[in-house]
Amino acid sequence: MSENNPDSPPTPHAATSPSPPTEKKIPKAVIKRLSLYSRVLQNLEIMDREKVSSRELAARLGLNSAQVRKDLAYFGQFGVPGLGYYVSDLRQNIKRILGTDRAIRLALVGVGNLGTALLSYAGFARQGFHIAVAFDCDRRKIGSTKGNVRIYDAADLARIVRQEEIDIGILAVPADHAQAVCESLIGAGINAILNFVPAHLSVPDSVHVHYVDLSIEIESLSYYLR
Amino acid sequence: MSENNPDSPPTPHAATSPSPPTEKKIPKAVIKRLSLYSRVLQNLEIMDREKVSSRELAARLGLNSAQVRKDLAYFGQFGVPGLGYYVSDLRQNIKRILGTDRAIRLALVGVGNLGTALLSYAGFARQGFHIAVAFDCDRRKIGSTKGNVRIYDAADLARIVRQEEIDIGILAVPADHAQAVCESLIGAGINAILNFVPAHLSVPDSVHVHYVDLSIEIESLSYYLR
DNA sequence: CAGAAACCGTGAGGAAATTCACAATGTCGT
DNA sequence: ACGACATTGTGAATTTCCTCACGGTTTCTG
Ligand SMILES: NC(=O)c1ccc[n+]([C@@H]2O[C@H](COP(=O)([O-])OP(=O)(O)OC[C@H]3O[C@@H](n4cnc5c(N)ncnc54)[C@H](O)[C@@H]3O)[C@@H](O)[C@H]2O)c1
Ligand SMILES: NC(=O)c1ccc[n+]([C@@H]2O[C@H](COP(=O)([O-])OP(=O)(O)OC[C@H]3O[C@@H](n4cnc5c(N)ncnc54)[C@H](O)[C@@H]3O)[C@@H](O)[C@H]2O)c1
Repeated sequence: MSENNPDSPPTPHAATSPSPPTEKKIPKAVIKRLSLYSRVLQNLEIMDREKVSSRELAARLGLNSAQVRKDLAYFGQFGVPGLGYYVSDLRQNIKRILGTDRAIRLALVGVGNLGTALLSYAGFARQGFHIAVAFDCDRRKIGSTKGNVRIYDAADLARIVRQEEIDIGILAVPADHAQAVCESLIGAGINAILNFVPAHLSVPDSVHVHYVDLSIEIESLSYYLR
Repeated sequence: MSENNPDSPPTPHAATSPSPPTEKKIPKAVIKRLSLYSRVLQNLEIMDREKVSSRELAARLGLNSAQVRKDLAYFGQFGVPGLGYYVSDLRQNIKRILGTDRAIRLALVGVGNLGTALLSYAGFARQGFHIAVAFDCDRRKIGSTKGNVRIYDAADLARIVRQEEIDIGILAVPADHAQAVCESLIGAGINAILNFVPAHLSVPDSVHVHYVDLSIEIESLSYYLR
Protein backbone atom coordinates (compact mmCIF):
# COMPACT_ATOMS: atom_id res chain seq x y z
CA MET A 1 0.00 0.00 0.00
CA SER A 2 1.07 3.53 -0.64
CA GLU A 3 -0.60 6.47 -2.33
CA ASN A 4 -4.26 6.25 -3.17
CA ASN A 5 -5.07 8.03 -6.35
CA PRO A 6 -8.82 8.25 -6.03
CA ASP A 7 -9.33 11.14 -8.38
CA SER A 8 -6.73 10.70 -11.07
CA PRO A 9 -6.73 7.92 -13.70
CA PRO A 10 -6.09 4.47 -12.24
CA THR A 11 -2.39 3.75 -12.35
CA PRO A 12 -1.60 0.53 -14.21
CA HIS A 13 0.69 -0.62 -11.41
CA ALA A 14 0.01 -4.30 -10.99
CA ALA A 15 -0.55 -3.62 -7.30
CA THR A 16 -4.21 -2.57 -7.49
CA SER A 17 -5.20 -5.47 -9.73
CA PRO A 18 -8.25 -7.47 -8.63
CA SER A 19 -6.68 -10.62 -7.22
CA PRO A 20 -3.15 -11.84 -7.88
CA PRO A 21 -2.45 -15.57 -7.77
CA THR A 22 -2.31 -15.20 -3.96
CA GLU A 23 -4.10 -17.89 -1.96
CA LYS A 24 -6.23 -16.09 0.60
CA LYS A 25 -5.91 -12.49 1.59
CA ILE A 26 -4.68 -12.12 5.11
CA PRO A 27 -5.78 -8.97 6.94
CA LYS A 28 -2.99 -6.77 8.18
CA ALA A 29 -4.58 -6.76 11.60
CA VAL A 30 -4.16 -10.52 11.78
CA ILE A 31 -0.42 -10.25 11.27
CA LYS A 32 -0.06 -7.75 14.10
CA ARG A 33 -1.97 -10.06 16.40
CA LEU A 34 0.15 -13.04 15.40
CA SER A 35 3.02 -11.14 16.79
CA LEU A 36 1.13 -10.53 20.03
CA TYR A 37 0.31 -14.21 20.32
CA SER A 38 3.93 -15.03 19.80
CA ARG A 39 4.94 -12.93 22.75
CA VAL A 40 2.27 -14.30 25.06
CA LEU A 41 3.32 -17.79 24.08
CA GLN A 42 6.89 -16.92 24.90
CA ASN A 43 5.79 -15.90 28.38
CA LEU A 44 3.72 -19.04 28.80
CA GLU A 45 6.67 -21.11 27.75
CA ILE A 46 8.81 -19.46 30.39
CA MET A 47 6.08 -20.35 32.89
CA ASP A 48 6.40 -23.95 31.73
CA ARG A 49 2.84 -24.09 30.54
CA GLU A 50 2.30 -26.93 28.10
CA LYS A 51 -1.12 -26.04 26.69
CA VAL A 52 -3.27 -22.97 26.31
CA SER A 53 -6.81 -22.36 25.08
CA SER A 54 -7.96 -19.71 22.65
CA ARG A 55 -10.01 -18.37 25.52
CA GLU A 56 -6.98 -17.82 27.74
CA LEU A 57 -4.91 -16.43 24.93
CA ALA A 58 -7.71 -14.00 24.20
CA ALA A 59 -8.09 -12.99 27.83
CA ARG A 60 -4.40 -12.22 28.13
CA LEU A 61 -4.66 -9.80 25.25
CA GLY A 62 -8.12 -8.37 25.73
CA LEU A 63 -9.45 -10.03 22.57
CA ASN A 64 -12.33 -12.26 21.58
CA SER A 65 -11.55 -15.97 21.62
CA ALA A 66 -13.18 -16.56 18.24
CA GLN A 67 -10.82 -14.04 16.80
CA VAL A 68 -7.83 -15.89 18.13
CA ARG A 69 -9.02 -19.14 16.61
CA LYS A 70 -9.87 -17.53 13.31
CA ASP A 71 -6.53 -15.74 13.12
CA LEU A 72 -4.65 -18.96 13.62
CA ALA A 73 -6.88 -20.88 11.25
CA TYR A 74 -5.69 -18.68 8.40
CA PHE A 75 -2.45 -20.59 8.49
CA GLY A 76 -3.44 -24.14 9.27
CA GLN A 77 -4.86 -26.33 11.98
CA PHE A 78 -2.76 -25.90 15.06
CA GLY A 79 -5.25 -26.66 17.79
CA VAL A 80 -6.55 -29.81 19.37
CA PRO A 81 -10.29 -29.79 20.11
CA GLY A 82 -11.06 -30.27 23.75
CA LEU A 83 -7.50 -29.39 24.65
CA GLY A 84 -6.33 -26.18 23.16
CA TYR A 85 -2.98 -25.37 21.58
CA TYR A 86 0.40 -26.73 22.50
CA VAL A 87 2.37 -23.70 23.58
CA SER A 88 5.79 -24.49 22.13
CA ASP A 89 4.40 -25.96 18.97
CA LEU A 90 2.15 -23.00 18.27
CA ARG A 91 4.89 -20.56 19.07
CA GLN A 92 7.27 -22.19 16.63
CA ASN A 93 4.63 -22.20 13.95
CA ILE A 94 3.88 -18.54 14.43
CA LYS A 95 7.56 -17.66 14.34
CA ARG A 96 7.90 -19.54 11.10
CA ILE A 97 4.90 -17.76 9.62
CA LEU A 98 6.22 -14.38 10.66
CA GLY A 99 9.69 -15.21 9.46
CA THR A 100 11.18 -14.64 12.90
CA ASP A 101 12.53 -18.15 13.18
CA ARG A 102 15.86 -16.66 12.19
CA ALA A 103 17.52 -13.44 13.33
CA ILE A 104 16.16 -10.28 11.71
CA ARG A 105 18.88 -7.84 10.74
CA LEU A 106 18.13 -4.16 11.23
CA ALA A 107 19.84 -0.97 10.21
CA LEU A 108 19.25 2.18 12.24
CA VAL A 109 19.56 5.52 10.50
CA GLY A 110 19.95 8.52 12.78
CA VAL A 111 21.73 8.00 16.08
CA GLY A 112 20.30 10.85 18.13
CA ASN A 113 18.28 10.72 21.32
CA LEU A 114 15.86 8.17 20.09
CA GLY A 115 18.32 6.15 18.07
CA THR A 116 20.57 5.81 21.09
CA ALA A 117 17.73 4.50 23.22
CA LEU A 118 16.95 1.96 20.55
CA LEU A 119 20.55 0.82 20.33
CA SER A 120 20.70 0.09 24.01
CA TYR A 121 17.37 -1.68 24.17
CA ALA A 122 17.82 -5.25 25.32
CA GLY A 123 14.27 -6.22 24.41
CA PHE A 124 15.11 -6.45 20.73
CA ALA A 125 17.68 -9.17 21.12
CA ARG A 126 15.22 -11.10 23.24
CA GLN A 127 12.85 -11.19 20.28
CA GLY A 128 15.54 -12.16 17.81
CA PHE A 129 16.10 -8.72 16.35
CA HIS A 130 19.63 -7.60 15.76
CA ILE A 131 20.56 -4.03 14.97
CA ALA A 132 23.54 -4.91 12.81
CA VAL A 133 24.61 -1.41 11.78
CA ALA A 134 23.79 2.24 12.38
CA PHE A 135 24.25 5.31 10.22
CA ASP A 136 24.58 8.98 10.94
CA CYS A 137 25.93 11.98 9.08
CA ASP A 138 27.52 13.64 12.06
CA ARG A 139 31.33 13.42 11.84
CA ARG A 140 31.64 13.10 15.59
CA LYS A 141 29.52 9.99 15.67
CA ILE A 142 30.74 8.22 12.56
CA GLY A 143 33.27 5.53 13.35
CA SER A 144 32.31 5.17 16.99
CA THR A 145 30.14 2.44 18.43
CA LYS A 146 27.11 2.54 20.71
CA GLY A 147 25.71 -0.51 22.43
CA ASN A 148 28.14 -2.65 20.43
CA VAL A 149 26.84 -1.30 17.14
CA ARG A 150 29.19 0.46 14.76
CA ILE A 151 28.07 3.81 13.39
CA TYR A 152 28.84 4.37 9.72
CA ASP A 153 28.69 7.37 7.45
CA ALA A 154 25.23 7.68 5.95
CA ALA A 155 26.94 8.29 2.61
CA ASP A 156 27.97 4.62 2.55
CA LEU A 157 24.53 3.37 3.36
CA ALA A 158 23.74 1.55 0.13
CA ARG A 159 26.96 -0.40 0.07
CA ILE A 160 26.91 -1.45 3.71
CA VAL A 161 23.22 -2.29 3.79
CA ARG A 162 23.72 -4.72 0.95
CA GLN A 163 26.90 -6.11 2.39
CA GLU A 164 25.34 -6.71 5.77
CA GLU A 165 22.18 -8.21 4.30
CA ILE A 166 19.87 -5.90 6.18
CA ASP A 167 16.19 -6.83 6.29
CA ILE A 168 14.57 -3.78 7.81
CA GLY A 169 15.51 -0.12 8.11
CA ILE A 170 14.72 2.04 11.12
CA LEU A 171 14.31 5.72 10.45
CA ALA A 172 15.14 8.15 13.29
CA VAL A 173 16.47 11.24 11.55
CA PRO A 174 15.13 14.81 11.56
CA ALA A 175 11.89 15.20 9.61
CA ASP A 176 13.38 17.07 6.69
CA HIS A 177 15.76 14.23 5.89
CA ALA A 178 13.26 11.41 6.21
CA GLN A 179 12.13 11.13 2.59
CA ALA A 180 15.67 11.24 1.25
CA VAL A 181 16.96 8.63 3.67
CA CYS A 182 13.94 6.50 2.93
CA GLU A 183 14.79 6.60 -0.74
CA SER A 184 18.38 5.62 -0.03
CA LEU A 185 17.18 2.63 1.92
CA ILE A 186 14.87 1.57 -0.87
CA GLY A 187 17.66 2.10 -3.35
CA ALA A 188 19.75 -0.27 -1.27
CA GLY A 189 17.13 -2.96 -1.66
CA ILE A 190 15.24 -2.50 1.60
CA ASN A 191 11.51 -2.98 1.39
CA ALA A 192 10.45 -2.78 5.01
CA ILE A 193 10.87 0.36 7.07
CA LEU A 194 10.01 1.30 10.62
CA ASN A 195 9.58 5.04 10.68
CA PHE A 196 9.74 7.12 13.87
CA VAL A 197 9.77 10.41 12.04
CA PRO A 198 6.53 12.38 12.11
CA ALA A 199 6.29 12.63 8.33
CA HIS A 200 4.54 10.71 5.61
CA LEU A 201 6.85 8.74 3.36
CA SER A 202 6.13 8.26 -0.32
CA VAL A 203 7.17 4.78 -1.31
CA PRO A 204 6.40 2.29 -4.08
CA ASP A 205 3.66 -0.22 -3.40
CA SER A 206 6.20 -2.95 -2.88
CA VAL A 207 7.69 -1.27 0.18
CA HIS A 208 6.09 -1.61 3.61
CA VAL A 209 6.31 1.22 6.08
CA HIS A 210 5.12 1.04 9.66
CA TYR A 211 4.74 4.34 11.42
CA VAL A 212 5.41 4.95 15.08
CA ASP A 213 4.19 8.42 15.83
CA LEU A 214 4.20 9.50 19.42
CA SER A 215 2.68 12.91 18.96
CA ILE A 216 -0.28 11.37 17.21
CA GLU A 217 -0.78 8.96 20.06
CA ILE A 218 -0.72 11.69 22.65
CA GLU A 219 -2.87 14.06 20.67
CA SER A 220 -5.50 11.45 20.06
CA LEU A 221 -5.46 10.46 23.71
CA SER A 222 -6.11 14.08 24.51
CA TYR A 223 -9.40 13.83 22.66
CA TYR A 224 -10.63 11.20 25.06
CA LEU A 225 -9.93 13.22 28.19
CA ARG A 226 -13.68 13.44 28.77
CA MET B 1 -12.71 -0.50 25.33
CA SER B 2 -11.08 -3.08 27.50
CA GLU B 3 -11.72 -6.78 28.04
CA ASN B 4 -14.15 -8.57 25.79
CA ASN B 5 -15.99 -11.26 27.61
CA PRO B 6 -17.33 -13.18 24.66
CA ASP B 7 -17.96 -16.46 26.39
CA SER B 8 -18.95 -15.55 29.92
CA PRO B 9 -22.23 -13.84 30.88
CA PRO B 10 -22.45 -10.26 29.61
CA THR B 11 -21.14 -7.94 32.28
CA PRO B 12 -23.64 -5.24 33.22
CA HIS B 13 -20.98 -2.55 32.88
CA ALA B 14 -22.71 0.37 31.23
CA ALA B 15 -19.93 0.43 28.65
CA THR B 16 -21.27 -2.21 26.29
CA SER B 17 -24.78 -0.78 26.28
CA PRO B 18 -26.29 -0.11 22.84
CA SER B 19 -25.97 3.65 22.55
CA PRO B 20 -25.43 6.14 25.35
CA PRO B 21 -26.85 9.64 24.98
CA THR B 22 -23.85 10.40 22.76
CA GLU B 23 -24.59 12.26 19.53
CA LYS B 24 -22.86 10.33 16.77
CA LYS B 25 -20.22 7.70 17.26
CA ILE B 26 -16.85 8.83 16.01
CA PRO B 27 -14.52 6.08 14.85
CA LYS B 28 -11.24 5.92 16.69
CA ALA B 29 -9.41 5.96 13.38
CA VAL B 30 -10.92 9.34 12.60
CA ILE B 31 -9.43 10.83 15.74
CA LYS B 32 -5.97 9.57 14.85
CA ARG B 33 -6.27 11.14 11.43
CA LEU B 34 -7.46 14.44 12.85
CA SER B 35 -4.17 14.57 14.59
CA LEU B 36 -2.37 13.94 11.31
CA TYR B 37 -4.32 16.68 9.61
CA SER B 38 -3.40 19.01 12.40
CA ARG B 39 0.28 18.44 11.81
CA VAL B 40 0.07 18.86 8.06
CA LEU B 41 -1.86 22.07 8.57
CA GLN B 42 0.84 23.27 10.92
CA ASN B 43 3.38 22.72 8.17
CA LEU B 44 1.22 24.44 5.61
CA GLU B 45 0.80 27.37 7.94
CA ILE B 46 4.56 27.67 8.25
CA MET B 47 4.71 27.71 4.45
CA ASP B 48 2.24 30.61 4.52
CA ARG B 49 -0.37 28.67 2.60
CA GLU B 50 -3.81 30.19 3.03
CA LYS B 51 -6.00 27.46 1.60
CA VAL B 52 -5.81 23.72 1.03
CA SER B 53 -8.07 21.19 -0.67
CA SER B 54 -9.08 17.81 0.67
CA ARG B 55 -7.25 16.39 -2.31
CA GLU B 56 -3.96 17.94 -1.33
CA LEU B 57 -4.39 17.11 2.32
CA ALA B 58 -5.03 13.52 1.31
CA ALA B 59 -2.05 13.38 -1.00
CA ARG B 60 0.26 14.64 1.73
CA LEU B 61 -0.83 11.77 3.96
CA GLY B 62 -1.36 9.00 1.45
CA LEU B 63 -5.12 8.97 2.04
CA ASN B 64 -8.25 9.17 -0.03
CA SER B 65 -9.69 12.66 -0.41
CA ALA B 66 -13.22 11.53 0.36
CA GLN B 67 -11.99 10.22 3.64
CA VAL B 68 -10.52 13.56 4.55
CA ARG B 69 -13.78 15.31 3.81
CA LYS B 70 -15.83 12.73 5.66
CA ASP B 71 -13.57 12.85 8.69
CA LEU B 72 -13.88 16.60 8.95
CA ALA B 73 -17.60 16.53 8.30
CA TYR B 74 -18.09 14.59 11.53
CA PHE B 75 -17.46 17.80 13.39
CA GLY B 76 -19.07 20.47 11.26
CA GLN B 77 -18.78 22.24 7.97
CA PHE B 78 -15.33 23.68 7.71
CA GLY B 79 -14.82 23.75 3.98
CA VAL B 80 -15.83 26.12 1.22
CA PRO B 81 -17.01 24.41 -1.98
CA GLY B 82 -14.89 25.29 -4.97
CA LEU B 83 -12.15 26.55 -2.72
CA GLY B 84 -11.13 24.11 -0.05
CA TYR B 85 -10.33 24.73 3.59
CA TYR B 86 -8.74 27.76 5.19
CA VAL B 87 -5.55 26.45 6.71
CA SER B 88 -5.42 28.42 9.96
CA ASP B 89 -9.11 28.20 10.55
CA LEU B 90 -9.23 24.47 10.05
CA ARG B 91 -6.19 23.94 12.19
CA GLN B 92 -7.67 25.87 15.07
CA ASN B 93 -10.89 23.96 14.81
CA ILE B 94 -9.11 20.63 14.87
CA LYS B 95 -7.03 21.65 17.86
CA ARG B 96 -10.18 22.64 19.67
CA ILE B 97 -11.80 19.32 18.83
CA LEU B 98 -8.78 17.35 20.00
CA GLY B 99 -8.43 19.45 23.11
CA THR B 100 -4.92 20.50 22.18
CA ASP B 101 -5.74 24.19 22.18
CA ARG B 102 -4.19 24.28 25.64
CA ALA B 103 -1.01 22.61 26.92
CA ILE B 104 -1.33 18.91 27.72
CA ARG B 105 0.39 17.89 30.92
CA LEU B 106 2.16 14.55 30.93
CA ALA B 107 3.73 12.39 33.62
CA LEU B 108 6.45 9.94 32.67
CA VAL B 109 6.88 6.84 34.80
CA GLY B 110 10.19 5.02 34.38
CA VAL B 111 13.24 7.10 33.50
CA GLY B 112 15.45 4.51 31.83
CA ASN B 113 16.79 4.40 28.30
CA LEU B 114 13.52 5.12 26.67
CA GLY B 115 12.22 7.52 29.28
CA THR B 116 15.37 9.60 28.98
CA ALA B 117 14.98 9.88 25.22
CA LEU B 118 11.42 11.04 25.69
CA LEU B 119 12.44 13.65 28.24
CA SER B 120 14.90 15.23 25.87
CA TYR B 121 12.61 15.19 22.87
CA ALA B 122 11.97 18.68 21.64
CA GLY B 123 9.16 17.61 19.34
CA PHE B 124 6.72 17.33 22.21
CA ALA B 125 6.92 20.94 23.21
CA ARG B 126 6.42 21.90 19.60
CA GLN B 127 3.06 20.16 19.67
CA GLY B 128 2.01 21.66 22.98
CA PHE B 129 2.83 18.66 25.14
CA HIS B 130 4.60 19.25 28.41
CA ILE B 131 6.15 16.48 30.46
CA ALA B 132 5.54 18.11 33.79
CA VAL B 133 6.92 15.41 36.06
CA ALA B 134 8.71 12.09 35.96
CA PHE B 135 8.79 9.17 38.40
CA ASP B 136 11.22 6.40 39.07
CA CYS B 137 11.89 4.04 41.95
CA ASP B 138 15.66 4.09 41.65
CA ARG B 139 17.18 6.02 44.58
CA ARG B 140 19.98 7.36 42.39
CA LYS B 141 17.57 9.01 40.01
CA ILE B 142 14.99 10.33 42.46
CA GLY B 143 15.49 14.01 43.20
CA SER B 144 17.57 14.73 40.11
CA THR B 145 16.31 16.36 36.93
CA LYS B 146 16.62 15.38 33.29
CA GLY B 147 15.80 17.70 30.44
CA ASN B 148 14.44 20.19 32.98
CA VAL B 149 12.02 17.66 34.39
CA ARG B 150 12.19 16.72 38.06
CA ILE B 151 12.24 13.02 38.88
CA TYR B 152 10.13 12.02 41.88
CA ASP B 153 9.81 8.88 43.92
CA ALA B 154 7.21 6.60 42.36
CA ALA B 155 5.82 6.11 45.85
CA ASP B 156 4.52 9.69 45.78
CA LEU B 157 2.91 9.30 42.40
CA ALA B 158 -0.73 9.69 43.41
CA ARG B 159 -0.18 12.86 45.37
CA ILE B 160 2.00 14.60 42.81
CA VAL B 161 -0.08 13.59 39.81
CA ARG B 162 -3.12 15.19 41.39
CA GLN B 163 -1.19 18.23 42.52
CA GLU B 164 0.29 18.81 39.09
CA GLU B 165 -3.01 18.23 37.31
CA ILE B 166 -1.60 15.62 34.98
CA ASP B 167 -3.70 14.70 31.95
CA ILE B 168 -1.89 11.69 30.53
CA GLY B 169 0.52 9.11 31.93
CA ILE B 170 3.41 7.63 29.98
CA LEU B 171 4.47 4.14 30.96
CA ALA B 172 8.12 3.18 30.40
CA VAL B 173 8.92 0.76 33.20
CA PRO B 174 9.98 -2.88 33.04
CA ALA B 175 7.20 -5.23 31.95
CA ASP B 176 6.63 -6.80 35.34
CA HIS B 177 5.81 -3.44 36.94
CA ALA B 178 3.52 -2.18 34.21
CA GLN B 179 0.17 -3.35 35.55
CA ALA B 180 0.90 -2.08 39.05
CA VAL B 181 2.07 1.33 37.87
CA CYS B 182 -0.91 1.51 35.57
CA GLU B 183 -3.20 0.98 38.52
CA SER B 184 -1.42 3.67 40.52
CA LEU B 185 -1.98 6.09 37.69
CA ILE B 186 -5.65 5.23 37.46
CA GLY B 187 -5.92 5.52 41.21
CA ALA B 188 -4.50 9.02 40.89
CA GLY B 189 -7.32 9.96 38.55
CA ILE B 190 -5.58 9.43 35.23
CA ASN B 191 -7.73 8.01 32.46
CA ALA B 192 -5.44 8.21 29.47
CA ILE B 193 -2.21 6.24 29.25
CA LEU B 194 0.47 5.90 26.61
CA ASN B 195 2.08 2.53 27.14
CA PHE B 196 5.51 1.62 25.78
CA VAL B 197 5.72 -1.59 27.72
CA PRO B 198 5.18 -4.78 25.75
CA ALA B 199 2.38 -6.02 27.99
CA HIS B 200 -1.38 -5.89 27.93
CA LEU B 201 -2.89 -3.65 30.58
CA SER B 202 -6.19 -4.48 32.23
CA VAL B 203 -8.08 -1.27 32.80
CA PRO B 204 -11.68 -0.18 33.36
CA ASP B 205 -13.65 0.80 30.30
CA SER B 206 -13.36 4.44 31.22
CA VAL B 207 -9.60 4.48 30.80
CA HIS B 208 -7.98 4.82 27.40
CA VAL B 209 -4.69 3.12 26.68
CA HIS B 210 -2.68 3.58 23.52
CA TYR B 211 0.01 1.01 22.92
CA VAL B 212 3.33 1.70 21.28
CA ASP B 213 4.95 -1.63 20.72
CA LEU B 214 8.15 -1.68 18.74
CA SER B 215 8.69 -5.41 18.73
CA ILE B 216 5.26 -5.94 17.24
CA GLU B 217 5.98 -3.45 14.52
CA ILE B 218 9.24 -5.10 13.59
CA GLU B 219 7.89 -8.60 13.81
CA SER B 220 4.94 -7.80 11.60
CA LEU B 221 7.21 -6.05 9.12
CA SER B 222 9.22 -9.23 9.00
CA TYR B 223 6.17 -11.04 7.67
CA TYR B 224 6.10 -8.79 4.66
CA LEU B 225 9.72 -9.36 3.65
CA ARG B 226 8.70 -10.87 0.34
C1' DC C 1 -16.99 -47.56 27.61
C1' DA C 2 -20.64 -44.09 27.86
C1' DG C 3 -21.68 -39.62 28.90
C1' DA C 4 -20.10 -35.10 30.14
C1' DA C 5 -16.96 -31.45 29.42
C1' DA C 6 -13.67 -28.70 26.99
C1' DC C 7 -12.44 -26.56 23.00
C1' DC C 8 -11.39 -26.01 18.06
C1' DG C 9 -12.64 -24.58 13.22
C1' DT C 10 -15.79 -22.09 10.49
C1' DG C 11 -20.09 -20.46 7.99
C1' DA C 12 -23.21 -16.88 8.46
C1' DG C 13 -24.24 -12.47 9.89
C1' DG C 14 -23.06 -8.00 11.46
C1' DA C 15 -20.50 -3.98 12.37
C1' DA C 16 -17.12 -0.69 11.14
C1' DA C 17 -14.48 1.69 8.00
C1' DT C 18 -13.40 3.12 3.40
C1' DT C 19 -14.28 4.50 -1.27
C1' DC C 20 -17.29 5.91 -4.99
C1' DA C 21 -19.88 9.13 -7.28
C1' DC C 22 -22.60 13.07 -7.73
C1' DA C 23 -25.72 16.98 -6.59
C1' DA C 24 -25.04 21.27 -4.38
C1' DT C 25 -22.43 25.21 -3.66
C1' DG C 26 -19.24 28.24 -4.03
C1' DT C 27 -15.25 30.94 -6.83
C1' DC C 28 -13.32 33.46 -10.61
C1' DG C 29 -12.50 35.46 -15.05
C1' DT C 30 -14.54 38.12 -18.42
C1' DA D 1 -24.04 38.78 -14.55
C1' DC D 2 -22.96 34.56 -16.08
C1' DG D 3 -20.77 30.40 -17.49
C1' DA D 4 -16.79 27.43 -16.63
C1' DC D 5 -14.56 25.36 -13.13
C1' DA D 6 -13.14 23.59 -8.61
C1' DT D 7 -14.31 21.47 -4.56
C1' DT D 8 -17.24 20.28 -0.73
C1' DG D 9 -20.55 17.20 1.86
C1' DT D 10 -22.82 12.95 1.79
C1' DG D 11 -25.93 8.80 0.56
C1' DA D 12 -24.95 4.40 -1.38
C1' DA D 13 -21.87 0.71 -2.51
C1' DT D 14 -18.01 -1.74 -1.17
C1' DT D 15 -14.53 -3.64 1.52
C1' DT D 16 -12.54 -5.00 5.65
C1' DC D 17 -12.80 -6.75 9.98
C1' DC D 18 -15.10 -8.90 14.03
C1' DT D 19 -18.41 -11.76 16.64
C1' DC D 20 -21.83 -15.25 17.16
C1' DA D 21 -23.14 -19.71 17.40
C1' DC D 22 -22.77 -24.36 16.64
C1' DG D 23 -21.25 -28.95 14.62
C1' DG D 24 -17.62 -31.93 15.41
C1' DT D 25 -13.55 -33.80 17.73
C1' DT D 26 -10.87 -35.01 21.56
C1' DT D 27 -10.18 -35.66 26.39
C1' DC D 28 -11.62 -36.77 30.88
C1' DT D 29 -14.38 -39.05 34.55
C1' DG D 30 -16.52 -42.58 36.74
N1 LIG E 1 13.59 11.58 20.85
C1 LIG E 1 12.35 11.11 20.92
O1 LIG E 1 11.92 10.68 21.98
C2 LIG E 1 11.48 11.07 19.72
C3 LIG E 1 10.15 10.75 19.90
C4 LIG E 1 9.32 10.71 18.78
C5 LIG E 1 9.80 10.99 17.53
N2 LIG E 1 11.07 11.30 17.37
C6 LIG E 1 11.54 11.58 16.01
O2 LIG E 1 12.66 10.81 15.74
C7 LIG E 1 13.58 11.55 14.95
C8 LIG E 1 14.87 11.63 15.68
O3 LIG E 1 14.66 12.23 16.95
P1 LIG E 1 15.86 12.51 17.93
O4 LIG E 1 15.30 13.11 19.16
O5 LIG E 1 16.68 11.29 18.06
O6 LIG E 1 16.65 13.62 17.11
P2 LIG E 1 18.20 13.99 17.19
O7 LIG E 1 18.37 15.31 16.58
O8 LIG E 1 18.69 13.74 18.57
O9 LIG E 1 18.90 12.90 16.27
C9 LIG E 1 18.86 12.92 14.89
C10 LIG E 1 20.13 12.24 14.38
O10 LIG E 1 20.03 12.03 12.97
C11 LIG E 1 21.27 12.39 12.37
N3 LIG E 1 21.02 12.73 10.98
C12 LIG E 1 20.54 13.87 10.47
N4 LIG E 1 20.43 13.80 9.13
C13 LIG E 1 20.84 12.56 8.79
C14 LIG E 1 20.97 11.89 7.55
N5 LIG E 1 20.62 12.47 6.41
N6 LIG E 1 21.42 10.62 7.56
C15 LIG E 1 21.76 10.02 8.71
N7 LIG E 1 21.67 10.62 9.92
C16 LIG E 1 21.21 11.87 9.95
C17 LIG E 1 21.79 13.52 13.20
O11 LIG E 1 23.18 13.64 13.06
C18 LIG E 1 21.37 13.08 14.60
O12 LIG E 1 22.34 12.28 15.20
C19 LIG E 1 12.94 12.90 14.73
O13 LIG E 1 12.30 12.92 13.48
C20 LIG E 1 11.93 12.99 15.82
O14 LIG E 1 10.83 13.78 15.43
C21 LIG E 1 11.93 11.36 18.45
N1 LIG F 1 14.62 1.36 25.31
C1 LIG F 1 13.87 1.20 24.22
O1 LIG F 1 14.25 1.60 23.16
C2 LIG F 1 12.55 0.51 24.32
C3 LIG F 1 11.90 0.20 23.15
C4 LIG F 1 10.65 -0.43 23.21
C5 LIG F 1 10.08 -0.73 24.42
N2 LIG F 1 10.72 -0.43 25.54
C6 LIG F 1 10.05 -0.77 26.81
O2 LIG F 1 10.01 0.35 27.65
C7 LIG F 1 10.23 -0.04 28.98
C8 LIG F 1 11.44 0.68 29.52
O3 LIG F 1 12.55 0.38 28.70
P1 LIG F 1 13.97 0.94 29.05
O4 LIG F 1 14.90 0.45 28.01
O5 LIG F 1 13.88 2.41 29.29
O6 LIG F 1 14.27 0.17 30.41
P2 LIG F 1 15.23 0.63 31.59
O7 LIG F 1 15.47 -0.58 32.43
O8 LIG F 1 16.37 1.38 31.04
O9 LIG F 1 14.36 1.65 32.43
C9 LIG F 1 13.32 1.29 33.30
C10 LIG F 1 13.22 2.35 34.37
O10 LIG F 1 12.03 2.14 35.15
C11 LIG F 1 12.34 2.30 36.51
N3 LIG F 1 11.36 1.56 37.29
C12 LIG F 1 11.29 0.24 37.53
N4 LIG F 1 10.21 -0.06 38.26
C13 LIG F 1 9.57 1.09 38.49
C14 LIG F 1 8.37 1.43 39.19
N5 LIG F 1 7.62 0.50 39.78
N6 LIG F 1 8.00 2.73 39.22
C15 LIG F 1 8.74 3.66 38.60
N7 LIG F 1 9.87 3.40 37.91
C16 LIG F 1 10.28 2.13 37.86
C17 LIG F 1 13.75 1.77 36.66
O11 LIG F 1 14.37 2.30 37.80
C18 LIG F 1 14.39 2.28 35.35
O12 LIG F 1 14.91 3.58 35.52
C19 LIG F 1 10.40 -1.54 28.98
O13 LIG F 1 9.19 -2.16 29.31
C20 LIG F 1 10.79 -1.83 27.57
O14 LIG F 1 10.32 -3.11 27.18
C21 LIG F 1 11.94 0.19 25.52
